[in-house]
Amino acid sequence: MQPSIPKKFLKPYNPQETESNIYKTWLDSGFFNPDVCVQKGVTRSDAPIFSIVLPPPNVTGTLHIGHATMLAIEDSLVRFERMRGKRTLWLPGTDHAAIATQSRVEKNLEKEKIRRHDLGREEFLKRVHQFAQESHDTITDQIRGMGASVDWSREAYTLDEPRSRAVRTAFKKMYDDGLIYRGYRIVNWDPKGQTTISDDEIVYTEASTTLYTFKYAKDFPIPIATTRPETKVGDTAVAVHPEGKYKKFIGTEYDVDFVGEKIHLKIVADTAVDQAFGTGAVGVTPAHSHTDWEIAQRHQLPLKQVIDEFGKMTVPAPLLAGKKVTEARAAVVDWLKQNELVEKEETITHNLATAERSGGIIEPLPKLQWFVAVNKEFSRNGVSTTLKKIMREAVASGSIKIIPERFEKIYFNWIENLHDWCISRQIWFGHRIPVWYRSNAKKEEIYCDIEPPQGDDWTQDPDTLDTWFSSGLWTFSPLGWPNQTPDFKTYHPTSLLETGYDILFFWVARMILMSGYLLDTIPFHTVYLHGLVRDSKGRKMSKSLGNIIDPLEMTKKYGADAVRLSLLIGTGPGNDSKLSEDKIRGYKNFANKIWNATRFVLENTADVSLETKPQLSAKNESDLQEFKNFSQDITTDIEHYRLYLAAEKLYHYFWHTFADNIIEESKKAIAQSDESLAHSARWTLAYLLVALLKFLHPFMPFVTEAIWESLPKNLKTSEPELLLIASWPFH
RNA sequence: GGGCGAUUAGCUCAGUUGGUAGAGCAAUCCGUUUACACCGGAAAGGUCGGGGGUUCGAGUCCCUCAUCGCCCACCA
Repeated sequence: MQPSIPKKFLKPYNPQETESNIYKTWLDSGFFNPDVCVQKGVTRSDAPIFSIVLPPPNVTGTLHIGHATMLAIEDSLVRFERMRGKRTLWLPGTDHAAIATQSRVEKNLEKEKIRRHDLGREEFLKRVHQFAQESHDTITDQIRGMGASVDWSREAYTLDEPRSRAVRTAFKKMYDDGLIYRGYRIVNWDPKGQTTISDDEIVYTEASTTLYTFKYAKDFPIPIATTRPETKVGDTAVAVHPEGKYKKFIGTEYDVDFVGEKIHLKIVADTAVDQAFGTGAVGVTPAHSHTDWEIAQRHQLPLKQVIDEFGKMTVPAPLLAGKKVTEARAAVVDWLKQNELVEKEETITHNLATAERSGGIIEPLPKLQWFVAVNKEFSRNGVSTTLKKIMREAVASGSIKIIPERFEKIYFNWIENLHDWCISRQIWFGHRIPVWYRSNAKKEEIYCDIEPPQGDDWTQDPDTLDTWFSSGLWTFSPLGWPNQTPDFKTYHPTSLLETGYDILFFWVARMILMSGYLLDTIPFHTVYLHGLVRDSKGRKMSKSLGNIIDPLEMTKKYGADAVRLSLLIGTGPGNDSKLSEDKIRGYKNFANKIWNATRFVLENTADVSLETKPQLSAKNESDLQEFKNFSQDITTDIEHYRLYLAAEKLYHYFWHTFADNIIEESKKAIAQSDESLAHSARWTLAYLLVALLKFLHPFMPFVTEAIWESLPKNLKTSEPELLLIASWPFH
């Protein structure tokens, strides 16, 4: 008897003609939305919650392979929890990514020889918003293409009105508590991007440079070493170690003429001076160095700014005035040589601070900016604490668990070194700082609130906020906060945050800060950090190397299931993984294997009913027992986030136990005359296939759902129409 | 300078509380038997980076060295 099976099984599995239809079926069902699952009786209303926010991709273009990894991991977990009966919310969204997006648009404009100031704030922002919208549309298409079962009805954007309101609310509360302040301090100025950036946005690159040892003047007693001679016109002191060889000069003061600039130097004692480096004395430039600024603070030294926002010298000395720092450096060195003041020149390698986004060389400058005070004491529930303490405690107490654990140490180390967070940016795209100024003859007024002040004589601060300020709110702003919405009450704190280890500080730490401070709670219980996807040789993927594996292209070629599996298997938490097209191809073959095994099972099980279990042969009983043990193993692995193990084990079981062994054995059983043995084999095949589809579904949702929709009635009498909401076996 | 990770078969990686070394891919040989050649079968391949220690027993724990990689700090 050759039963008629769906025609589609007569050809190899074709993901291209299957996937978009399947995704549409899921969307139409509404089951990505946990409310629908409850309404339709799929999920119990009192079921445990599993909630997770999608790390919002930047609207800077398209998704890369790292995003695909994130989607594969998160979707697998989300589908697993949904099938286990939890009330499961996966909340999607996108990030405006302030600097990143603005500089992308500026680069595009450069091609037309247009600068942002040519357009003006309003027109420029129009262009950025348009670009952001296009990126958004591409990105959400890609998210769908990966099969991500996110609840689109709750989609959010870090710059939409509800999220902007959340940002202003957070800002005001911190401002009122004195945790956000405006201060004149040394900041990291990016002359190329024309904005300040935070410490975390600095990328250090190794560069070789010349270290000059010189004296300010012939009669000056202490030689100084520097890599930046041009800044020395801004020196206001020389710091020496209190117990060092220049001890006897401490307290003396000198007036010198330096490259045509009069400078006044005081010799001060400071333990920050390393006697072993250079000459054992430091020329203190308070306006253009972080450490010198701190020395200056300790000794009440004056501040002298000699470089402006464009990286040009501001001193009147004719040799230097208006010159760029590099030109000024040459000019100073020439002058020093002419005056025989250079004692030594040596080539050293040092770390050059550059801006992450623009690549500009950071110029430390004193500026009036907005900061979050991380060390300031404030009272919380009658106890004095600081933002730093809140961040540390959340992890130290075990309330938040980071996987892999070693990143907890890295996190603590970062917190120890954390300085106040500069949050104001001189760019146009982003959340405008909710502060307004008004001044008249008598006084200057400052106003901070969620809504603008009344009256038209107020001017809003032109700056925008660091993009991470708004993403710090991401676990709760999309749930409706500051309103106490049902979503907020139900789904916060979230269960899990899954993201790349490269944004542990940028993002994870800031979320812990914001949630801890604003809500007095943790933002998530577990942090799972995935690694970087590298090419088959272990190199970072980059445009210049031409080794980028585009997830979209791979999905088209091999199907989303194959791409997902190749990104999951061999990818432990926190470890970088290597990806090659070969690997993806291998998992495409697996999808086809499942497809064909299904065909065989369907051809042999037309008369099987799974409603009642028949008397099974001893072999089949042991097959089932083995399978049950195996499946509990899988469940445990997923519960412990060992997706790489679970997926690999399933692959192996399906191929080498189910297909190579059980199916092959069943052929003999079916062929012989004892009808009860044959039926036992048929029933076992059907039973295992149905269960395996469920286990495989979180990892390979498309092919399993495509099979599920074509399963004949007798194999799914008590099962739902969609595998998406089938229940996880044995739990 | 401080910290972390990796080092297991040609390649990519597992090896969860210490108990006889595993998988996938590639390569070799055989095979087109009606689920699948996007396949099946067979065989091959490793002194688990080096050295030392703890233990009845170490890929696994401890020490040490080496190579590669990453993160943080930063020196003027």
